[in-house]
Amino acid sequence: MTKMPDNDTFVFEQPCPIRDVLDRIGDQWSLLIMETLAPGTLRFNALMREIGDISKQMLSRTLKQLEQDGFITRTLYPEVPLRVEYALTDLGHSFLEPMQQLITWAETHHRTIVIARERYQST
Amino acid sequence: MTKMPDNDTFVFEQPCPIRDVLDRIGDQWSLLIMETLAPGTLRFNALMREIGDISKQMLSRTLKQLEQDGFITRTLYPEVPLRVEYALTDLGHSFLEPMQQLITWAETHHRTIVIARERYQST
DNA sequence: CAGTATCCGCATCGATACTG
DNA sequence: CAGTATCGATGCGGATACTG
Repeated sequence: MTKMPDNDTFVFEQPCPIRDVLDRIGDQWSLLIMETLAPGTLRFNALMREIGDISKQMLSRTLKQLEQDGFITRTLYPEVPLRVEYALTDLGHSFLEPMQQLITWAETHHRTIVIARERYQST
Repeated sequence: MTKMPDNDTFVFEQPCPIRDVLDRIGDQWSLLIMETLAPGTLRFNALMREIGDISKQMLSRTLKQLEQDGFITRTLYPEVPLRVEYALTDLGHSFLEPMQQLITWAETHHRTIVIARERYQST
C-alpha cells in the first residue's frame, strides 16, 4: 500500500486502514454475518440456519474475528443447554451505513458489469 | 448468499451482485489500481512505479479483470516502443464514489478497531 | 515497453470428528 | 448447544524467465 519506511520495528503495525478494513469485508462471510445480525441478536445455530451455507468452522472463526475487531458482541448465558448470543455493536452498525451505499451501487450496476463481461468474451 | 433455487441450469449465473462486486474490490489490488488511475490516464510501467510493490503478473491480471468488467479502458498505441494507456471509465469513476464513503469510515474508525484488537489480546 | 507462461508456497476454506 | 481440532483441497499471489 503506502510505501513503508524502512523500519522493521513496526512490522505488526497496520499501515493502511483501508486494507485492514477491506480484508475483513472482503472475506467470504463477515459482511453477510453482519447483515444477518443487523435486525437483532441471534444465537450461534440461528445464525447458521439464517445464512444456510456456512460451516460451523467458518462461522466460528469469522465471529471471533468480528468480535475481536469490535464489530459484534458475544454474550454467554451459562444455562443448560448453553446459550450464546451475538449482536452488532455501535461500531458494527455504523459500518453498515457506508456499506449500504456500496451495496446499492452494486445492485444498480451489476447488470452493466455482467454485460461488459459477456461483451469482452465475444471479442 | 441468497438461497439458490435447485436449478443447475444457471450455475454460471451470478446470483449475488454484492458478492460479485466484493470479490473484485476485495482482492489485493483492484481498488488500489482504480484509486491510482483516478487522477488520470497512466501507462503500464507508470502504474507499476506508482503502486510500488505490485508484480507485473498481478498488475497484468488485475488490469485485465477490471477491463473485462468495464471499470477501466485499455488503449494500445502501436508505436515503437509500444505504448498502452489505462484509464477509468465512467463506471469506474462512479464506483469510487460509494467506495470513498467506506474509505472515510475506515480512516475514521481504524484506531478504534486496532485498540479493540489489542484489548482482546490481553483478555 | 508491455506483457505472458510457468512454477510454487502459503493462506483460506470446507468437512468432519470430537469436546465441554 | 456451541463450539474446537485436525486434515486436506483449492486457489490466490509472488518470482522470474521468456516473448512480441
